[in-house]
Amino acid sequence: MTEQQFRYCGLNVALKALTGKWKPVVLFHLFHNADIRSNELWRVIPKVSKKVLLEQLRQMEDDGLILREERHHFPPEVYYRLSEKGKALGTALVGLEAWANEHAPAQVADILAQEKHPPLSGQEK
Amino acid sequence: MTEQQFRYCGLNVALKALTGKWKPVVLFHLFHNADIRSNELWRVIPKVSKKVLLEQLRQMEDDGLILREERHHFPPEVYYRLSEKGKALGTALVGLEAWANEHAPAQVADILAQEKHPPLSGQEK
DNA sequence: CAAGAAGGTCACCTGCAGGTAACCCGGTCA
DNA sequence: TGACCGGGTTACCTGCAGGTGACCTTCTTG
Repeated sequence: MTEQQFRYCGLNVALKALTGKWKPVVLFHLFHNADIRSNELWRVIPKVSKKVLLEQLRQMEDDGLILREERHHFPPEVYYRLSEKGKALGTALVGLEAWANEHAPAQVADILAQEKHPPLSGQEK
Repeated sequence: MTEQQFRYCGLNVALKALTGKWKPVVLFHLFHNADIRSNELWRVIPKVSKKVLLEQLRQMEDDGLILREERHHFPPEVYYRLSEKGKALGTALVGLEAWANEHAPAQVADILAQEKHPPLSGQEK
């Protein structure tokens, strides 16, 4: 049991890559949208502060999950999108999605309910 | 983008179930061994304190991932094993394992190296 | 030329997951 | 009868992920 090189090491790595309150959201937005401006992100994810979001984006970039791309230098437009690695991770996560929907539908529904962020005063895009 | 009910809610639920420094290890030990005494766990996971391990086990139990079973009342033997839900989660995590091994082999190797917990004075079981 | 907008930094604060160490309880055995 | 063992609790402490709000920089526009 001790020496058996239990194969959860990779799991740890994967979870570390996902550790961060907003990374999953970011990942999924990018997974479904391919291309997002940072500003758009922190308009779409209503409750995160610039600083924190940036931190997480940096970490994800460092982890090779996402790619940062500055387009025209003015007005400053910075796009983020998934790398291949990131896409692969997204794909792997689909299994977790499925698991949750199958085995914990109630909690999923709960989150959906909260997630309504109902006021959202403003632009519907 | 705002109303699209992005399907990451389930992901959040799944990650919440895994949130806890030691849960992944526990999960994987149980995944591969079916049946472990709590004492054995905190001998095998060298650096965790009783309290914390217990906390995590409780949470996992509450989440329905694991089942607690007391056997003979003396000497107190408490076995933990995965529920169906837990097993399913383990299975879903295999995808993450694979992802890490494919996309971040270096880090996986790092963890393997640290994980050697080389002294482990004692029983090889 | 002042105001505004996008992207980002900086200094500072806070809550809580995780950690430590001592203690409890029931029972056994030497 | 008291030391020990497995399982578990309790009181207390700490680090750091995450949060807040002001500020900077580069450019445009009225």
